Amino acid sequence: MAGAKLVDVAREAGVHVGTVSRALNPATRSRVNAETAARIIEVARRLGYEVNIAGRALRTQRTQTIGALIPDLANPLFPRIVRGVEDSLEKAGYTALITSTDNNAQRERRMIAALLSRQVDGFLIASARLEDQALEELLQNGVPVVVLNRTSANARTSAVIADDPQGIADAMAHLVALGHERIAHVAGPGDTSTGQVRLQAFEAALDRYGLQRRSELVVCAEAYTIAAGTRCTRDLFNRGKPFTAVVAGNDLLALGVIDALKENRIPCPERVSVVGFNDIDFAERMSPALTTVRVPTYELGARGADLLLDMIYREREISTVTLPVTLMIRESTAPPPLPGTGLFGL
Amino acid sequence: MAGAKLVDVAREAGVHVGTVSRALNPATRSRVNAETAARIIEVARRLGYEVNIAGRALRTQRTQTIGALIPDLANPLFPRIVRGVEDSLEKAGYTALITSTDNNAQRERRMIAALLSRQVDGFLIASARLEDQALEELLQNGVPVVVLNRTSANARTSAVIADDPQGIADAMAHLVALGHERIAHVAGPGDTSTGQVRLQAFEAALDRYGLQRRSELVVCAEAYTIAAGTRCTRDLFNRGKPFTAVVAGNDLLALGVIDALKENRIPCPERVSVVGFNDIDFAERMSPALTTVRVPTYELGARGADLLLDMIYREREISTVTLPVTLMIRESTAPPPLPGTGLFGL
DNA sequence: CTTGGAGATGCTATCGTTTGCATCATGGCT
DNA sequence: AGCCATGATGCAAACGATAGCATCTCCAAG
Repeated sequence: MAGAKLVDVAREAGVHVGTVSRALNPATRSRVNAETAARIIEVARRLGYEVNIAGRALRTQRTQTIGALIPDLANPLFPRIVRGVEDSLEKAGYTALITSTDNNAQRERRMIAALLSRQVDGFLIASARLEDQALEELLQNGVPVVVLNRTSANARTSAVIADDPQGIADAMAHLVALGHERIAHVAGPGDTSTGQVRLQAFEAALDRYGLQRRSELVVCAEAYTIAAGTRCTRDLFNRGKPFTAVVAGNDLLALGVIDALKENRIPCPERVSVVGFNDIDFAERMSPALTTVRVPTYELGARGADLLLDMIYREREISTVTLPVTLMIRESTAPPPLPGTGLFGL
Repeated sequence: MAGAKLVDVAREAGVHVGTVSRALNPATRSRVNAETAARIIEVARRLGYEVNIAGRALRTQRTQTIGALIPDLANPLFPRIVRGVEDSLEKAGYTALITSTDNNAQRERRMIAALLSRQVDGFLIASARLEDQALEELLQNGVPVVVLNRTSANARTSAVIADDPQGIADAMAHLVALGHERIAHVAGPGDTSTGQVRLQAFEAALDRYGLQRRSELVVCAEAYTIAAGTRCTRDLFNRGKPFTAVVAGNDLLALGVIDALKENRIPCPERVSVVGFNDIDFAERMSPALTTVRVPTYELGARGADLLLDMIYREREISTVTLPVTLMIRESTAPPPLPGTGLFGL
């Protein structure tokens, strides 16, 4: 297990090492006599031969390994994506080097350097920012890259994303149908595509339903975290403008919003409704169970990996795949309180 | 970025490639003239030289990469552990190849083969079973291995684990102090050390408090999942023996228990208390907030990685590190119902 | 009988890095 | 002045796999 090499197999099978290499590689197997190939394969199996990827990589410039940059593995959104990635890669004999970037640009650069050093064949980047210099450099150097979940301002990159505008539109339709008119938005970071796109979709929905855009009811989080959601909501309170619902940039922000409501003993959904985004694991078990937009995360990862493999092997042109979303209505949304009983005496 | 090699740096610095290699490696730097070294380093920086790990690996038999086998990334326990692993490894210039095994022995073998093929320097295994043939083979071949969170029946492996007996003891003390006497246990899979150890600790606690061991109140889950927890609890109901509290083998099982209670409109904690294990993220936000035993997951991963690096570099003898746990008392535990009002008219 | 083509396999350079050994210069010491 | 220890650097052989090219065998067609 720990070490038969091509030369060992060759000696044992009584053939030259080159023949063994050809016999063991399905793509070149046709070039060697069928019986010989069968014998070689049998010997290889018996000796427990496993190709040494380092040796192969040196010669072929392919490591059959890709690098995956994940902003935060503790966000349940990402393990699901990773799982999709793994499954797609495994079919092709690929493996992923997964690293957390913490949304830290410096750490991201270090990680990219470490991955390049390991000669990864391509990158899956779920941590892209709109203006992402590291991503820019990778593209400039012709490294295959697929961006997941988010996009970059740079149009030259392939991406797999969810239909964010549709998700926000569905959420807004739901809230409007319940009777909400004063809807706030705790937006994701402005340097991410998801933050911007969802904010735009939010404003578009306001227009569509003839609701007024109020800048006091929009606050932008500095990160996709629970703590940031809480801070933003406190900020919203301090502005003193009444609202009966909050559309959060993602589920963690939504949980933060709910924390802030609890702090102020404002019942959710009785006095304020909250909608999240992504439908992370456990969202339905929270208290209250979170109304949110489900994103097909596993598929997102799987499609992303497929796209990347395509780029590596077929130098395919860039493309963007958009996956459909579904609004999951649970307990965190309800009709607004009657006038006079609402927040700030609304 | 995508490609200066030693020979490029050598040419540019007007020196031999061997000298460059020595100058760039801190361990051999003393063997080259200080000024020359400084010049070489400067040239390397300017050209954006990054060592080609494949080339180095071929020569040194070290890939500076380790393999991490995780049973289920979607269990929030594991991303935390992984994060600790990453941080420890990064300090040493190492990277982890992370793979999910799904508790599937066949998949695990495939993954191990893929990782061995990539010449990983060692393994971190969080998915060990008590009788784990793949693990056995790795040890036999002298591959450095550290087992995380669980142990194996095989004593020859280093491990970092939580103080499971203490955790269960604390949980039992808490329940007994609340007045519970009929306590059930939904144990983890019998082929995992955590399943067995926690079960034993559960029974030891029964003895300690003079409570009767009742085999009808112990049921063993086939996996650490929510669904398994639910199935086990239904099973418990079918046996018809009354109980007022359940100690679950881990948090996912506990969530499954709570689901089964809800199914039967049995309020938790009013009529049945539930305790989990691990304190996964979001446990405190569940409904009800889960009383559970906190395991220092980040540290568990970090220590495990340190231990593994030690084994790789210093061939240290095997050792086991046990980390302390803390009982987190939340909303899923309460005094038992008064006699006559309890389950099955207890 | 010769020739040529096809199929099978051997030979060998190569990928980028490391490292034991050889070489060379310098300068101190006898 | 001659010698040697020392420090600095060059040289070249690996590590394991791949692939272009060469070689060889065999058989069919001319």
